[in-house]
Amino acid sequence: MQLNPSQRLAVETIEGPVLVFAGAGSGKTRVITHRIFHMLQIGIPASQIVALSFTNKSAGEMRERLKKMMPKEKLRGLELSTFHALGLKILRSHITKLGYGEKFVLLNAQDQEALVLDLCKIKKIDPKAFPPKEILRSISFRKNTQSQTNVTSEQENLFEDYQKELRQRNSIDFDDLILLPKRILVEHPEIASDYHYRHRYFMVDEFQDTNRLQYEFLKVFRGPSKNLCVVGDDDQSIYAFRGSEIDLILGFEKEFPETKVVRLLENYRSTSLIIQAANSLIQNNKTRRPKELYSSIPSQEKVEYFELSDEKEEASFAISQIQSLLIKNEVKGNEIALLFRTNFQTRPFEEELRTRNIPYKVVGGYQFFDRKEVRDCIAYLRFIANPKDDLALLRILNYPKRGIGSTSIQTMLKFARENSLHLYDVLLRLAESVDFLKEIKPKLRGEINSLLDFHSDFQKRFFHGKMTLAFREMIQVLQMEKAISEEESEEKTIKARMYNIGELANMMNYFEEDLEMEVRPDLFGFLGRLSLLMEDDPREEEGKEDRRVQLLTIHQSKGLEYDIVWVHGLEEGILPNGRVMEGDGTVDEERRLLYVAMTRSRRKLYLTSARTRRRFGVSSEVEPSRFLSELDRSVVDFSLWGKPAKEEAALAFLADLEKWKLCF
DNA sequence: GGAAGCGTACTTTTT
DNA sequence: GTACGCTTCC
Repeated sequence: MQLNPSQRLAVETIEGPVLVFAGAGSGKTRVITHRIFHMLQIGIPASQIVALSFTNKSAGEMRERLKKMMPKEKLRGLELSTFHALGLKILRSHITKLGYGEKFVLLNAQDQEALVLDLCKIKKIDPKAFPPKEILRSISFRKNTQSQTNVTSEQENLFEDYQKELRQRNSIDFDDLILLPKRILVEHPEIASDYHYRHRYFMVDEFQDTNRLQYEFLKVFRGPSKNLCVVGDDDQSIYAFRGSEIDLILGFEKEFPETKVVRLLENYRSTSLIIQAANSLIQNNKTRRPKELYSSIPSQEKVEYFELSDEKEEASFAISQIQSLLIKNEVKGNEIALLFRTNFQTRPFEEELRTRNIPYKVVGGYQFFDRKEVRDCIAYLRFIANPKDDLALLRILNYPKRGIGSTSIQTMLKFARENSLHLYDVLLRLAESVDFLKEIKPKLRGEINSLLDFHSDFQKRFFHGKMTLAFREMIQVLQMEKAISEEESEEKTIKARMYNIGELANMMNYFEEDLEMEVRPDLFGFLGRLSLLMEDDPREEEGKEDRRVQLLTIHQSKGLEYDIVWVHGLEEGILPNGRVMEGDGTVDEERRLLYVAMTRSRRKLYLTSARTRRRFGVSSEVEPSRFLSELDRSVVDFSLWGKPAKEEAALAFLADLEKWKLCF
């Protein structure tokens, strides 16, 4: 567990600005955790230290490692979290300073889309000509880059209306988690100086992925302290689409001329052959700091590339290889990763894994929180926490079915909009007076009354009793199971969907009973936590070993490592991605993506592509990726490249054979 | 006026 | 192939 001289330098240089260029697998996380450990050892109080990362996963991992190095109590007060979690914490204490109510709601992607769609209706913008997703992307890009250039007045208006609408609903979006805290700190120096007094030492992980907004937030949060250590690798910058600026890391020394620069170039993760292959690829990028990673881990195993006929073959070939490895018990499933450029590529692989009964996990993507039943339940929770949450109310107003159809809803919505009221206010008025909105039938009024009763009843139960108990009762009262069984015919899926609701209840219970929690363990706290955790899979059982084969996008794989890595879809249009090539034509970021993917592997790396691929259900021919020709042929085995179909028939036969083996 | 059934358009990457 | 929107049926 020793450190090499460069790592030691990075760990022990505590005062002043430090820039650590940490190549893939060069012990970056170890440097950060040891640095924190070192600071605590020399007597710096934990509460003075702030370490920020980009994902909950890596923040959690660092915390775990630190816990193994010292007693838990020593870590009390240490601010080790993500930018967004820190922002949420600041907003919880100070958001009223910006005129927002204390009980604000954090919108997820779906809510944002719904909001923009509403906006389009009001402003008579055709959502087909301007898809909400595009609009949101440009709003987000604008917030994150803090740029005002190239903005038409039309866009400017839309941007302002969007912010206004958020404000009116007392809601914020993900970018506001950084933007609003920054504003608070800028506009309220007294709050800023509280933080400056408290925190003195700062670290940022994955600095190459920092965008302008985060950088500026960091600046005001940090205050006059120059004890700032940033760790990153320009070759692993893969978030330009989110506004990350490679110049921030490349220009760090300009901002702080006294910066001490440390380079970590020895890779301790991968075999030398893998590193050689990765180096040969990344050298093709024009704008990078010239450097060469090296590894002294010996190996005879070359990188292997296979070209298969279509995406089904691609999946069955890889999975059959994996299956025989698993049968031989040479490697655990969770040490195998299948990496993809896009989420939709995973489907044939999932199918193949299912038919062979191999446990697998699709990391992130569309999972738990995107399931209808989970979203419905969360909408109910949001409605109970805040009845003026129009989006939540809209979702549950007629689910389970109450006979409130779209015409009635439109009538109510129209009234709400014309009088700038919340939908909930309209419901209240309907209950108060029979003369109000005559179009709404008496039968519906009855339903609305009982919904209002339901709301006040459960608001009491949630806030005055045990939350989880209230939730379970709520599911009963709503007859969710009945509603679900009307949608599904198979007993198995009904059970699975109810199980998901049960998981949500378990999460709530876990949250409620966690005594270490810094936030109040109430419904607001839970909902805030939920929206931050959206990307993690709550079904992971704590402490139990996860042996499932991992499927994930390259973006999600950053910072992780596996014994065996497969990178799939090495085709023009997929990697490099087709959309990227429409614009200015630079594929450097795509090349970095492949570089990141390749350097995840410790022992063995496989690359695959398909010759034809189905898109929207239609097959068409695709070209192999240009990146393949950039790889050093002496370390990559291309032997199965372009072999005709009979090879594939043999492979399919072998795959079937493996299937048989499993039966015995 | 509401629910079910059929036709159409779409997938880059994320906190 | 699927999610959503529009049309028809009850």
